[in-house]
Amino acid sequence: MAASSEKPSKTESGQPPKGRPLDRSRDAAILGAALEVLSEYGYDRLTMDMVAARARAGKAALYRRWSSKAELVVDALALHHPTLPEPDTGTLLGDLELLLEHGQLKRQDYFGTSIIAGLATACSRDPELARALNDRFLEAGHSMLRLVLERAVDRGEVPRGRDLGFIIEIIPALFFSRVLTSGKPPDKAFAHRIVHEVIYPLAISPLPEERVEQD
Amino acid sequence: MAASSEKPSKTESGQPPKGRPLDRSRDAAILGAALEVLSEYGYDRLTMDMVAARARAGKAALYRRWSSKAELVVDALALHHPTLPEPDTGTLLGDLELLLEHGQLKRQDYFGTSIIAGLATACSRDPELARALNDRFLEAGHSMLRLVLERAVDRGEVPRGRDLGFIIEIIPALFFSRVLTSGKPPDKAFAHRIVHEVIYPLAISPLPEERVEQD
DNA sequence: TCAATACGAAACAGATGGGTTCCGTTCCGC
DNA sequence: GCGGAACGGAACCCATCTGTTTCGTATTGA
Repeated sequence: MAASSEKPSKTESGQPPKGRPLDRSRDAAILGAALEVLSEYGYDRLTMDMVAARARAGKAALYRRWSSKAELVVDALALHHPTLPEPDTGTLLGDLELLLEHGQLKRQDYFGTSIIAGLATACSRDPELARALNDRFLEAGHSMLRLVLERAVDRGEVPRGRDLGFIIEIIPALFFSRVLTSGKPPDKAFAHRIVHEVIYPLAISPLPEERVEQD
Repeated sequence: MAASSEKPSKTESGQPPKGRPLDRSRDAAILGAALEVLSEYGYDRLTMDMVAARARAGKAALYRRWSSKAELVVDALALHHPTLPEPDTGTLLGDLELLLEHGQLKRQDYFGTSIIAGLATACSRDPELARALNDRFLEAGHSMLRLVLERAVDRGEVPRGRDLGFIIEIIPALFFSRVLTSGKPPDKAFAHRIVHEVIYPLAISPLPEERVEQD
């Protein structure tokens, strides 16, 4: 939300800018450095000095663009704009595998969850941070998974009536808890096992007979 | 790991202690205050001043017992010692429901996960903290769930070969992500739906035919 | 060439928090 | 009663971190 949408040529009031203009190539370097530090250390331990040092910039360059650490981090999260593939192999298992084969879910979810872990406590204080977090890291993956699962329902692979929300929630939750409890990135084998032994069996399993309607 | 196992009567070297002995009733007050602050603010934002103030104690009283914030928190976690029921209703669904009906999983996991959320980042720095966390909050629940599931396998409810570890991992992960994403405690309805729509279907679903052995 | 401003680098100010010390008081054993 | 140590409370030191300022240099437009 800083000045990233501002053109360097003119100010809002039409005054031609005097002096040396902002070097916009530094923006990406700073944001990238912020994202790196964020994933490695978490929000609380991220310092402006660390970001500046990693971007080989002065702290003044950071504060010329963002007025606070929180705004910098929010913009860094906005930069992290994962493009998920839209798998449509015709089978649920194929779709899920494709998501993993592309390494999208794996890499991004590790990156995302390790960031989320660092941001978790900070979010309770800063609603804007929490919203940016949800938008950038959870929403895209959720809607993609929902699309894949709904097509599987249409094909009859998944029984109609299955609560897709829970299934969708499981995947980031598993990646998440893996990162938190082991501190290690969920590797390809972990992602593969999640699909084959958790998500897929859960999705295709029949509804329990003694299903109760009230909760 | 502080001096909580020490008798106030004598020191190790046999010297009779001189002066006013430690008031052991303050230990619980301080640890309880630490747990409260921990669940409300998280590890990073917990300060020794806050704990001391809430316990109506001086900081010196804290440092007389624990040499650091980390040790105090570890001992506070040790205080939080949930006693899980050992359900044995004869059916998996009954066992899982019993765990919930007792409110044990629900209340403890909320308390636990909200604490864990605050501790998440700190754990990467402090291995002792991470280990204590795992021991106090995850290990007990895991072993109980494993016991319930293994009995269900013996009864034939759960297909032999199902990876129980993943199923066990799902429950705290779901509670966990619920707390983190919504900021609200997972209520009874949520726990009930987890059992009926996720855990139970997943546990009893047959193994997929095209199961691959290598990962 | 000159004014204006960004640049990296570093010093600086203010706030916060872990950890220590001191105070006057209270409690215990002798 | 008396010494010693814990008590609550508060001041204090020290490290760290956010945010500002300054410095010499580089880059723009006029």
